[in-house]
Amino acid sequence: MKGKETRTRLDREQVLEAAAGLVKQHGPRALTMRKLAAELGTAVTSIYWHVGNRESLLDALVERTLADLGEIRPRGRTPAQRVASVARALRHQLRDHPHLIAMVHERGLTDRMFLPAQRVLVRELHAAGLRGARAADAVRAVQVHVVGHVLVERNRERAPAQRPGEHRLWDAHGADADPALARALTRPLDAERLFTLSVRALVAGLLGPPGGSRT
Amino acid sequence: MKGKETRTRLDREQVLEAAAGLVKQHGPRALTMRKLAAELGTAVTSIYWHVGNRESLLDALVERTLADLGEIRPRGRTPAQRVASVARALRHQLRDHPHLIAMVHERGLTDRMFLPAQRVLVRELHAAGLRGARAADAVRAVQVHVVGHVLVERNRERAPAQRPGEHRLWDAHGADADPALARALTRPLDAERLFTLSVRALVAGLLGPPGGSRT
DNA sequence: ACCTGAACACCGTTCAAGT
DNA sequence: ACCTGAACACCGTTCAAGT
Repeated sequence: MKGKETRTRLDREQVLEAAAGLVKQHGPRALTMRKLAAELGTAVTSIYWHVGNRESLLDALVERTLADLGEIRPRGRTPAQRVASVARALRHQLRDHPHLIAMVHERGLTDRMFLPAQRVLVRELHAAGLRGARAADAVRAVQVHVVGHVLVERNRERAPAQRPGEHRLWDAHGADADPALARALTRPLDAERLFTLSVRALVAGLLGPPGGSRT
Repeated sequence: MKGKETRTRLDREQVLEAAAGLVKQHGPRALTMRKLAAELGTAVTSIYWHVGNRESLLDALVERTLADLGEIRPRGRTPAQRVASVARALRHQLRDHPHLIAMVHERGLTDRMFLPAQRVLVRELHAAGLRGARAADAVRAVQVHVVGHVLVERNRERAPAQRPGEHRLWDAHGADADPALARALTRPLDAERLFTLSVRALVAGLLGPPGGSRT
């Protein structure tokens, strides 16, 4: 538990490494300067010399993870499929780093995070025939949807027992009107399936006729 | 700043009231037991007697706000319009209580929050011809989209200057390929417009042909 | 039943002092 | 240039003691 005994000289790199370890295990909230110092076997104040303060330490951590994310390649035959595949790939990247989204979110770095995917997305939207402001809207709609979805999803995992619970409503009410619906809402939510489904719907809507379904 | 001097007897109600005030002004993070005690003119420990601890105090606050939200009435002629209007109404409710979503989110209460809207939503989806599992999926897709969108949106307001900034990419790259797109991505994001647009697209997609755009 | 102060175990951060 | 301990200003929470 106490980290390396062979402490020669503290290093910004070692601080980041140890900090990353703590975050990976128990999330950013568990990263305290004092625990980190204990882990490294140094005085708390040494850390400040190397990384400034807790906030910029977390900044550096996020920056580093973002840089390591790896590029996204669209898959599928139709433009709609390829756009949706970019969204799914991004979601999987985020799920590989469970604490990343929350940290990115808190720091207002979602644009930064989305930047590589944006390039790819624009290419596919062009292929689908979207140009100019409409393409920009589509990019942003997909971006917000992905980030928002993963945010909600991740959170649902941490608080798995949704208090009251959806079923409560459907036990008493309207269950006879549509029993299949009632049953479906009782079943636990399959996040992956819901994501795929909603992205497909969103993309279909975005690529559809310009006015949407006005009438 | 120091609250009522006419302190006779502390009351759970007064504690909640004062706590709500602090949260409304500076967000839940600013609500500390000690500041709250100062505001109320009592010892910190008195608060514990009335509300248990900080966590259950915040629980009570959320519960109370949720109960006061008021019902949602769908507007519009077509089912698609009416479903979208429910989403927009929910968004506005959330925006009226700027700290609510984050708190609901942290507590795993999004289902609870969505419950009244769910009833309305199901009715409209039925009217649109969706039944059973497909209707359940649509409900959940809309729910996650709304919560996610507002979460992202709210956050963007707190950290307004998105570091690097989207435009960086489009200054150097591909700007000549689609200058209108580049310009659009440089403009600040209009959250209301994007929400309306993406909800319309999502709903259109959800109400569309069952298979989505497979081929 | 309600309120109190003292105390505990934590935080992040600063600063003067060491080598 | 790098590391240290002491100290400051905060936290949430518990507990024995008061009325």
